[in-house]
Amino acid sequence: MRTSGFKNTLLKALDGDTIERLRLQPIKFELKHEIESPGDPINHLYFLEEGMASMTTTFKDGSQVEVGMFGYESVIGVSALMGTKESLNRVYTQIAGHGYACRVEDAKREFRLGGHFQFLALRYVQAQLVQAMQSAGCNAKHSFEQRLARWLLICADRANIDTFKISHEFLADMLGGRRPTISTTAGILKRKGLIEYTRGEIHILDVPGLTKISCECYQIIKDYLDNYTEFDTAMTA
Amino acid sequence: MRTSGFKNTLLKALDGDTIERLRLQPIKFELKHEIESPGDPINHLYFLEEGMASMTTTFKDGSQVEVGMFGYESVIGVSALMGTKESLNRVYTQIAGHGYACRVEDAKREFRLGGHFQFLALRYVQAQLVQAMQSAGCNAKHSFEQRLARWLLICADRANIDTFKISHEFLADMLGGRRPTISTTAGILKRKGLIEYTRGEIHILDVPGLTKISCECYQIIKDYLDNYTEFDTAMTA
DNA sequence: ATAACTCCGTACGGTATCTGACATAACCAG
DNA sequence: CTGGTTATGTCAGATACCGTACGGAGTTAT
Repeated sequence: MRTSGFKNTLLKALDGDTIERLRLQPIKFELKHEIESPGDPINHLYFLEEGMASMTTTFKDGSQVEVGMFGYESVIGVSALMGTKESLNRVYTQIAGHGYACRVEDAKREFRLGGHFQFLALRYVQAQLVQAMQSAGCNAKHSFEQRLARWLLICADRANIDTFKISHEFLADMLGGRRPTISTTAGILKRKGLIEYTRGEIHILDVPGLTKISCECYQIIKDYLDNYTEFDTAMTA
Repeated sequence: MRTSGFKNTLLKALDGDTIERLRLQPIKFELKHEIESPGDPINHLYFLEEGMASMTTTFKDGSQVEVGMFGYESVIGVSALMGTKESLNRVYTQIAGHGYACRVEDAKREFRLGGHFQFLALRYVQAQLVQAMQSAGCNAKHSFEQRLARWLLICADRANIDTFKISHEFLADMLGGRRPTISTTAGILKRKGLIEYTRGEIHILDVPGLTKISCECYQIIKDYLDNYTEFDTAMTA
């Protein structure tokens, strides 16, 4: 068994033959690059190796809210394997990085073989569903402070870093709030010694502390995204 | 081509041979019956023909929020086909009805054939994902009045009725709010002539009016749930 | 008929978040 | 170094919803 050099969770779990059939192309993701736009045909799947991307839903009034985050565990565009032809939501890079692109036809062909790739892709769709459902509940019930802590933690996990460039303005959009609210809330976290930040750069200081003030939603989402390639008997322990 | 007598969207789209292989068992759903409980193994898939069920996520403090609704278009337990062994969320009947049960092994066997059943099941998972993502955004941005209107409309659509027994208490749980807030908000809708209600029974009077005050989320979710069996080129028109 | 229970109306102080505005500070281009 | 731009701090009034409480009205049990 050859060891693959992949960092992407799904690619790492595939054997060499499958990898070859997927005909992956290395690709860079610049900051704020729009990977998917609503209504556009989905031509490629993207496997992130480094960096982080957000999926948002945009409302008629122009505001948007994040509904999913993508990191080294992700397959962007996996909906295409579920028969979706056109992208439903905006997906764009929040933290620059790189990964691999795979043509939809190649991915579909491999998917139809019904092997391990199909299993993993379906597991990842399920992980996305868990993330979306938990977010739905979280957005309805939990405070801004909890949700900001959750966002920071998931971002750090997905991108596997503890410092990232992001403005309060963007955070407000992600959480569906206003910029001054973020400034106030982030200030509280700063005073508590959990994070520090300057103009557009946030540094996470205390992961356990953040976990403590964040809601349970963080752990649920994290566990699923960390472990989706395995059967889920242990997940509901 | 024989015409099937099914009301369920997915069953209706299947041919007779597939239906036979699924070995469906008719089943009744009593009010408040718990179809799935978190942590329990998923042994059956359920295809609703009449009635409505809700999927909720339950938080540590005991509160819950709805993350999905199931009606005549639904397949409850479809996560089992995505490799999930144990139920993640509570699913229970909100409006009594009936449908069909299918053993997971039978469904999995049919799914692995890669035919039309697989296609439809995947399309339905995608529909659930759309519903969850839109709810996540909606819960973050839209007012109680909008979300209550959305809930009533989707409920009426899924169960295909305009009068149903449901208390303010339950509505509050579904939307992640408090009972008095529902009472106040429902009172506003009543005064506007959009609905009327008495002790635990709600009657929808004016669908266009409700649609008007509800958010765009209603139409997006409705369109997807109504049309998921088809390819989605028309959906993003 | 009466009691017990469930559901709904309402009120009121408290809090979180909004809305909009303004001020300040860091960075960038020239 | 300077002016323009972007990011953050802050504040004050408005609003939505919470949390809690209580009363009343319909429904079921005894």
